[in-house]
Amino acid sequence: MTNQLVFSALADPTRRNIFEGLRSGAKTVTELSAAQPVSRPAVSQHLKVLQEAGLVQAEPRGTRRFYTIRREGLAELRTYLDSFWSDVLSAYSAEITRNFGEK
Amino acid sequence: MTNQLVFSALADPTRRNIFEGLRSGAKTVTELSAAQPVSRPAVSQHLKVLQEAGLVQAEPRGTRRFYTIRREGLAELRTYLDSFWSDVLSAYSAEITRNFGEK
DNA sequence: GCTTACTGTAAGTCATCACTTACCAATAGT
DNA sequence: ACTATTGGTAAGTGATGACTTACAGTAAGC
Repeated sequence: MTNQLVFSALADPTRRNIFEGLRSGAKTVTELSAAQPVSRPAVSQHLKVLQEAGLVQAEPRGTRRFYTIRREGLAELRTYLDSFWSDVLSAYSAEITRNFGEK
Repeated sequence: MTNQLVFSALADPTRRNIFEGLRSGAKTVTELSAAQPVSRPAVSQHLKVLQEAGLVQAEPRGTRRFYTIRREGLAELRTYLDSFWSDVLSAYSAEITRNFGEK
């Protein structure tokens, strides 16, 4: 399951901060690492993980690489959560009616 | 941020499997651990992490404890993702119009 | 009361992983 | 061509965390 990669990618605080840094749009590695308390290579490694999880994508422009959030990755996660949500809801209402019958 | 706990809780494969085991409704620790390749204490520890993340809750009944998914925890996560999603979308459309203007 | 079933906690071990420094590759500007 | 900027990769290290076995506690059934 590719969801595994997504969750473990977002588990690390630094990596999640980097990811959040892309909320507002495309940024380069140096821009992103300037906002983080770790070294630039560390940020590079984090971006690699995020990319492998399908959460970000890179677009090289000159010597710089602009990273952006990959919307399909986010959509996948939302879909997963939604299916989960409906399952939980129906299990819950089933439980309710079952308890009602027992009363 | 409590989201941190949620993401790191769902990052571990075994823990996510346990969590998924609760999709269909309440289960005891022994029931859950029967479906997992790890020992029962390991499952107990995972459940503790899930509970601290606000993702599950326990209801003691006799010597058994029935674990269920805490719907508020899921809702929180969905809300977070939704805010993220709208940010990303608006950043994307802003990028589009900007590129359009430059052409 | 005593045993049995169910669960959480303690202590210790091993692997994973986030981070650093050092290095290399490629494009841009002068 | 040469230098500077940008960024990915390699190797090594330390800490975190997932797991095991052993133990302790509590409710239920006989």
